[in-house]
Amino acid sequence: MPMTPVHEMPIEERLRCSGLRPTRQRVALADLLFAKGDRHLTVEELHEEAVGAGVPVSLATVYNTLHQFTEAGMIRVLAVESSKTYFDTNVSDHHHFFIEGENRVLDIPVSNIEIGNLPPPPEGMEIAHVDVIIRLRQRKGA
Amino acid sequence: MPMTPVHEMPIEERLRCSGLRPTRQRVALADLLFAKGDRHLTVEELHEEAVGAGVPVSLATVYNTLHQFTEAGMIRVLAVESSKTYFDTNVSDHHHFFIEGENRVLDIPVSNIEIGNLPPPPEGMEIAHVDVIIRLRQRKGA
DNA sequence: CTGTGTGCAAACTCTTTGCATAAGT
DNA sequence: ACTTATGCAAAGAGTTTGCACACAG
Repeated sequence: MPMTPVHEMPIEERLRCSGLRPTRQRVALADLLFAKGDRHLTVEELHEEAVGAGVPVSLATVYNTLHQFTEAGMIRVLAVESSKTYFDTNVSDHHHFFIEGENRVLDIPVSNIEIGNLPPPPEGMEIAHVDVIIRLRQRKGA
Repeated sequence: MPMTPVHEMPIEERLRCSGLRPTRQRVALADLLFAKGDRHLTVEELHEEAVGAGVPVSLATVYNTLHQFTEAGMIRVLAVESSKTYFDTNVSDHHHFFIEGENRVLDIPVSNIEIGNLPPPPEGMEIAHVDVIIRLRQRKGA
């Protein structure tokens, strides 16, 4: 008997499974995050989207909620540039294009990149995650 | 007749070549940065080091100076985590270990990693840089 | 009802800026 | 001398926190 994939569970249930009560705000934010496929958002962007969608959530709550979602493994943090925090709704193994100037992030399926010859981590350490970020710029000669 | 490699030029000359006047502070900061081989520092760390070394430079000047050095291509910015900015004195092509919790950065020579099958960048874009960050954590089972 | 979540505003950290003073050429 | 850099303090962004009120179970 096949289990229901996480992505097909109703949002409320996904939240409950993570020990988070499905409040109005959390459900609304999760809906915005997961409805449109994989996304890369800042707190600010999600907040504006929520307010625009008639969900009057506060900035602080968006911060808190995204951190809770991150701890629950529903989303993850991207370190692409040091000023703002980006959250990625795709928690599977994959990499990123980052468009400089535009500050946009695009997914690269992990199958598209081969990484070989990884050096062994220092004694007592293990690899938590490998991030590959390909920084893009507008082509000059054109 | 071989040119003098940049790394063997006196600091003052390197600064002048970049259009930066070799002031006390800039020379002192560059000395600290480049004397001990490749380093990964935050502004705060370099500031403390400078003050500790008897160079009473202000935090604001360290910020300004590191940005000037970055524009001059002498150092580069590392995006490893979103709170603080790390500067890397090694501007050649290489990658990084990042030790979570400890917030330490280690170099990985580029020859140690093979990246294959890079997807083509979107139309009109070119690759500015490829960053590989291998995030490490303390091994659990031990 | 009871406990958890939310909103607001204030605090906090990191970073940048403006302007008078100091240093470099 | 003339120009550019520095220091300080204040402003600015992004983020976190504390506490009273509101909502979910």
